[in-house]
Amino acid sequence: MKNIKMKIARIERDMKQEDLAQVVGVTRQTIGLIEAGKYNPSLKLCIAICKALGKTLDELFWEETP
Amino acid sequence: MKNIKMKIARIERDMKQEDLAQVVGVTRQTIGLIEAGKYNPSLKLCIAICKALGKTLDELFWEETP
DNA sequence: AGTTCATGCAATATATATTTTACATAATGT
DNA sequence: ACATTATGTAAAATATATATTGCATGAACT
Repeated sequence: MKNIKMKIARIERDMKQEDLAQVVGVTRQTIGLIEAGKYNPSLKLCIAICKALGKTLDELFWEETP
Repeated sequence: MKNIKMKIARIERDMKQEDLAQVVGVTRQTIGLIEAGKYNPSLKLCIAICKALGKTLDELFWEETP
């Protein structure tokens, strides 16, 4: 599923996909694919994204689907 | 780094590494390596582990290292 | 209309997570 | 002493995340 929360957090910080990619040390495509929900990033990358966007794992990557 | 929080959560539930592995659909070795901090699981696997142990991502995988 | 900017989206290549199999060890019970 | 149980660990094989390159598109601007 698409990660809309991550996209919103990025836009709140006025960052392009490419900006975020550069900060966390991956390519623009990787960020785009994660936001599009096309895969399944590593924990390390998730944490790097959270720190770059000033959020926690739960805030960006946790879904309350019982 | 070792994931001691995950190990504690597993033991609180009285599960062996193998039990947890079976619930989340990976091998015992994968669980052991994650607890040992020898790698870097995927987000999907982290979420499966959290749900199996009744915890959230922040509770098991977030480190407050400023 | 043309140009730049941000993003979407493929194909192939590379790095790495995960599996499989197997053996070692420490702890516990008989 | 022996067997069993839970875990650590390692090598090779496989699956998949990520990089790289390149092209397409829609929005905003001149």
